[in-house]
Parts: sequence; C-alpha cells; structure tokens
Amino acid sequence: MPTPVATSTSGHGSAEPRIKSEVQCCVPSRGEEALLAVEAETLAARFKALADPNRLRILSIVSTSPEAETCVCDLSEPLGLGQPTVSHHLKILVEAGLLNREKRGVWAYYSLVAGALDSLAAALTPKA
Amino acid sequence: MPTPVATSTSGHGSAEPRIKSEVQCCVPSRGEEALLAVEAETLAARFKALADPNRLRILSIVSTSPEAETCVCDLSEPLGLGQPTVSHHLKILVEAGLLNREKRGVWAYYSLVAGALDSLAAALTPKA
DNA sequence: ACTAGACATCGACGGATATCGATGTTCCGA
DNA sequence: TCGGAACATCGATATCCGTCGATGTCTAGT
Repeated sequence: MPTPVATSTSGHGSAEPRIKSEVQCCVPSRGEEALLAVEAETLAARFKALADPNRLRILSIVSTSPEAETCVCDLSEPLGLGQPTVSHHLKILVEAGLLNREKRGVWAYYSLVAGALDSLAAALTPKA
Repeated sequence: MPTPVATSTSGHGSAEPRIKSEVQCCVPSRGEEALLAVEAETLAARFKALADPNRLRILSIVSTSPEAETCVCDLSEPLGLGQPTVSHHLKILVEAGLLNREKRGVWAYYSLVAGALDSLAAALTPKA
C-alpha cells in the first residue's frame, strides 16, 4: 500500500480568492485529505537517503555489479571517498531500508532491497 | 530519456574477493558503466527537494487542490509555518523543476510541473 | 597466540539548511 | 493618491549533514 504524495480525494468550492480579511483568501484546504504530517516525515526520511550524489552512485554501483552485491572496498575507490565515509553512507542506506547488509567472513556485502526503490517511485506517481 | 539509478550494462568476472594486496579485493567495478558523478549530482539535487516533510506536504496539497493550484496563504496555516518559510520551500520546489509559479494579481499560484515527479520516479526504476 | 586486513564507530570540523522576524516590492481598492 | 494585503527577499541563528583521521572489533591466516 504505497502512499502517494497526493491522496486522491478532494471536494471544494470557491476557486477564486476572497478579499475580505475574516475569510481565507483562496481555498481553505482543510488539510485532512492531504499527506499527514507523520506520513510526510517518514517519506521525507527515505528521500533524504537519496538526496546525496554519492549515495545514488552507491545504489547504481551495487545494482550494476555482477552479483548485484558489493563490498565496501569496491566503493571507496570509484567514489573517491574514504572508507569511513563509505561505511557511513551505507549505514544510512541500510537504515532507510534500501540496502541489505550481509557479513561473509571479513567482507560485508551490500545488495538492493527488492521493491524498495519501486515503493518510493510509486509514492511519486499518484495516478498509479 | 530518464536516467535510471542503475544503468543496465555490466560485464565482469571474479565474483569472489582476492586476498593479496596488489589486487582489488572484490569486483573492481571500473565505474564508467554506472551513474556518472555529474548525473548523480543533478539527480541528488532534485531528490533533495523532496527530502523535507513540509515540501512533500506542499506537493500533496497543491496536487489535491481543486484547480490543482494553490497560493501561499493556503499553505501557511495547514503546515504551521510562517509565510517566509513557505515562500522559501516553494522557491526550492520551483528551482527543482517540480512546481510552476504564476503570478495573478497579488496572489502567486503554484501548480505541479507535468511529468516532473514521473521523471523522478522513472529514475528509481531501472527496469522501466 | 599473533598479525594483518576489512569494516564499524567515534570525535571533530566546515558547510549546508530550516526557520524566524524584519523589511522591501508590487498590486489592488478606496 | 494612499493604505493595505500578498508575497519575496534579507539577515540571523540553531541544527543537521558530509567528510575525515583515529581507533575499536572481528575474522582469517600463519
């Protein structure tokens, strides 16, 4: 049940703004039909994980890697970032529910969470 | 031509990590096939516009309003934000190419840019 | 046991950002 | 012509975020 940015229902009147002060200028927009504050908070948290170029490149590299999984050492060099920074970004992506983390021996392998990006994309297309 | 997070092509060998130091541990991932740094930068800039709960609610309110357009005064109250803050968020959304701004008289009407959110959603679903 | 390597965590620092109050600008009505 | 309303912009501030070096933890060989 993906939550679109725009919920569908709407019912109104008064398209043109009023002038007087005791009446709202345009459409009052009771606000209950639209995105709740809590929903917006969680959605924004997930988009925040995507709001960094290096994290987008991490997702890209992980998804294009042959086994669809990547370890930290593969990311540090192409991104031009230090290992602690890469680990930091990976942690954010895991906590956002976008990446899986699997420790095998000394290496940590990261892979895309199936359907996670699609769920976010669905939240952007209310007409879905 | 939406740019998916993950570009499709890939060709590799050596799925298992090597041990020696002069060889990369896992998959070298030349990095040219994946998301370029510049592409990632512009994509991240647009996601950054979505990475705020109040901006998501603005998009929701605008899209659910009867004429699919809203003026600032309609947003200030339901969001619980001051007018300068709302104007600030609207400016960010306009600069991200997500909202149109049309000044009619004293009021400024904002509406969704057609296809903008869909283009962003498409960037998240490489299989499209 | 000891060493070495891969990764996570910590502390710090500089830059970005969300928010506000105050002020400027533009348009409309009286 | 003047006052007011809607909105943008400015300046300030508190917080958040990305990055790094240093350090801790765990595993695999030797």
